[in-house]
Amino acid sequence: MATRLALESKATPNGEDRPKRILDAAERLFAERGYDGVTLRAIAREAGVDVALASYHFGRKPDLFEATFMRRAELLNAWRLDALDKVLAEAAPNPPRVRAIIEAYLHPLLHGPHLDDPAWRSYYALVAYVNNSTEWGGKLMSQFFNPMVERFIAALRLALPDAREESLFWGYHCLSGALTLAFAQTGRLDALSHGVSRSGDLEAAYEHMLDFVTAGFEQIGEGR
Amino acid sequence: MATRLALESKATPNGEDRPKRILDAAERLFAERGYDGVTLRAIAREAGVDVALASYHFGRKPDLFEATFMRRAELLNAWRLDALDKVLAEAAPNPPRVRAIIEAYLHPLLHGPHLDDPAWRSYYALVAYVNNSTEWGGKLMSQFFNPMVERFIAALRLALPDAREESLFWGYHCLSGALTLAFAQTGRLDALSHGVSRSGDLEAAYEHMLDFVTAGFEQIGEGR
DNA sequence: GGAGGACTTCAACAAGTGTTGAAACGTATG
DNA sequence: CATACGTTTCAACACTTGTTGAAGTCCTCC
Repeated sequence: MATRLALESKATPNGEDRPKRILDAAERLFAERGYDGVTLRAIAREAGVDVALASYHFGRKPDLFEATFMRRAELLNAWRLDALDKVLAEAAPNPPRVRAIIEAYLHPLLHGPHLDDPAWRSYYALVAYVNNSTEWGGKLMSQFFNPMVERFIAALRLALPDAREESLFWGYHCLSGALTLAFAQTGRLDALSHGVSRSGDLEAAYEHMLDFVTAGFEQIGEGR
Repeated sequence: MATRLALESKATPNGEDRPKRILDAAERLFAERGYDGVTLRAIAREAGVDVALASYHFGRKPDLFEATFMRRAELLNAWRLDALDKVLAEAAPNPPRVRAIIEAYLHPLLHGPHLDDPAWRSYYALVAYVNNSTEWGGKLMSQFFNPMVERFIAALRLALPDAREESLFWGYHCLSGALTLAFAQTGRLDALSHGVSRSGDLEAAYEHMLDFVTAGFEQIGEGR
């Protein structure tokens, strides 16, 4: 069992990079059907690879899932924290603006060229799946994202010095829930709005969520 | 195959009401582990019943899932629409207040004695699961809840006559996402806030979401 | 060229899957 | 009592599941 970090996986001698193909297939399928809805055989078929190869490279099925989830998580954190650092630096020595903080949280994910990559869209759906799952979803999310989230909440505390502590966390809950549902790309909005809004339009989601959530947090800042 | 409506299921001659016990078990397990994470045998074991009985009463596995999902859906709609009607009637002939509309959407679900019922909490987690799932989750949600949601959006349109149509739907998206995450009761907030806020405290969720979402929608009303 | 090692395939395993048909049960009606 | 019927059990089915050990392939380095 090799289980090397997927980011540094190189093309195998015969030039196919099968571990990457397995992760890509797993990402797509886990995002679509959830952990239990996908068999190792389906992943192998999708990747054009023998069943046993998944076990060889990633160990047992839960490990493959974690590897899939982990692959892009750190990149997400880096994007967001970079944006947050920039916001804090530009505002210093004054506290940052709420809107700028929310921007730093949303913009790196919901804007840019990677949105055209179906693999990234699958990954977002996977994050949505994990974030709403009760069991070990909680542990995965906390493990990979909590430190980053704590920094954003600290920034919000600076921007909203009069806010109650409790309200900050519930405000983040609203933000996280809205973002998660956007990630899921369920298409529910398409039917509801008869085409006026499309769940898959993540850039539109960004624009509206930014305004909406900013207003929500600013109201929190007004004392109680 | 009987497949009678679960709400009118009566105690069987030997006084056990097995169909209800099956639905209760299915509700609990489907909410915890998702559709594919639960076997009919696990449901039967949880219900203290033979495996074949689930098929006998509810047909195939997807039908059992739909029956579980459907059982309480209409009750939810009735609660909310009653509350909305009251809000509209009290405001007439003036347009309703945004806050009152959001209250009508959230309060009936996140307040009251049924919150102490673990079966209802399971059902909420089940709704969260369905709402975030891509496949037929979309169809189920739209089928059962869209007519109700459309009435709420119509009310919001009255309250916010200057709002852009697009923004109304994305505002609802934020509301729905926040509520869904609360329904999931993941406990993520407990770890993040070190106990200050608890994901399972749905009454606290109600208070904070009401303020947050109302502010979000009112900002939408300010023209663009 | 040959040895070694990473990678890939093949075949098989025990266990568990949804579903069904036949038999047994209990009860109320004729 | 006998009949009919809705309900429940039992046993089995064909099939799929994750995982593994042995065999095979390919490339590299001595």
